[in-house]
Amino acid sequence: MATAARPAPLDRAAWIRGAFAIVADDGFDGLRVEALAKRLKVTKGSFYWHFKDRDDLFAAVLSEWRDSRIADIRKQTAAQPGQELAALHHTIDVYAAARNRKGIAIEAGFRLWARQDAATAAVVEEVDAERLACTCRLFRVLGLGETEAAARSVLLYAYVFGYSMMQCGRFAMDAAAVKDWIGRQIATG
Amino acid sequence: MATAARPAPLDRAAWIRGAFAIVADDGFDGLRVEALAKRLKVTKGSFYWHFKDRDDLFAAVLSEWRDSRIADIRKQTAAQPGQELAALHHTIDVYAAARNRKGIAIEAGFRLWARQDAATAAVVEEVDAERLACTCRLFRVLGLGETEAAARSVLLYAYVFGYSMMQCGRFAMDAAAVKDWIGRQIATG
DNA sequence: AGCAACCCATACGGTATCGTATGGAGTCTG
DNA sequence: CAGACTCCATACGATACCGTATGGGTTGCT
Repeated sequence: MATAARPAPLDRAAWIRGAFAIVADDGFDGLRVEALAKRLKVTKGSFYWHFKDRDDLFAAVLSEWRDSRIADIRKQTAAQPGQELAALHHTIDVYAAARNRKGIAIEAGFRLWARQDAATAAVVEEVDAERLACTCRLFRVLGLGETEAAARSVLLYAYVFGYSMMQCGRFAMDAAAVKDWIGRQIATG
Repeated sequence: MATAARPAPLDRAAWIRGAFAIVADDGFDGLRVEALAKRLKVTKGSFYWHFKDRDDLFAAVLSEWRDSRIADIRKQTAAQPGQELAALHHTIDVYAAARNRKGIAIEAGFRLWARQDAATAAVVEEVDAERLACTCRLFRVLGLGETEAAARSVLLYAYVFGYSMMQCGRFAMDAAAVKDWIGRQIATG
């Protein structure tokens, strides 16, 4: 049967996945309807079947980002009793990892966009609140007070985001030792 | 004398100032030739007199940003002997200030753009190296070792950048106490 | 087979923006 | 005053993108 392998029909989820891929590669500027369609090897006609317009896609991408980020932080900070400190260091390592640069580009894109769009700002705020709450809980289990747990949580995320946006290539330092020192400073054993 | 107050002719510097204003308000996306001309109450014809093309403007903006950021960090970290710790806390306060959000939008824009443009990446790297060197020098004067001085410098900038990109509004915390705790953690007295 | 629902291609009008071409008003200079 | 130089307006072609209109091919169901 020479069924010429018709490509599987796309659904909304596939379009959203493609949108994330474009944002990761080219930034939010590259997220154009026709460019996305080309990447998925179809035409605009298909896009406007699945989405009302470009804003509809944006909203879907934003919603997907929200859900995936909240699910991810809950997973990363889910610690067995007695393993809270290890979970914190694990979270720092994962989020500050060099391989996470695409994710950081998406983060930064959303946060810049949030400056101009209230709905996006609300989602970013929600994600940040959840992340802070997750690590704050771990710090509190470790016996820290309210303020110090909150402060360490804020420092943790500010560090991982900020570090990912820096270009330290020209600054002479022992990167491993520096990251190690910072990790201990944020989550003390 | 009814000299009808002809507007002063623009020069390159005025265009670059306008470009920064647009980037701060609308992000890099808003930095279009015609929009910028409209803001300066002239037409494109003027723009293409002062600049070869859009990339020429971008390059000029990038160069101006580089120079101003390097001059600024040198000014902020210029400490009288014995005042190094105060200078560090001053730097943290200035860069992490809420009123600095426009500057942060520009920072983030350049750093995202740097992901796609090697020249921009080189400038960001240069600025970061200078900033790290400036604070690193202060930490070393305070008697810290090489690695710890480098680590505290990295943590300092990662924190101020990262914190500016977070939306902590929904996270219940004593913001002042948290910032105070973090400041002490980065630059210990 | 017939019909409906799903998925997509094509063609079109409309807008925004880039860069160029060209001319003109004002100013400076010999 | 004549010409050169500076700075800007206007008009134009070209491109990229949005969203719509419309039709066609597939699949599943009856």
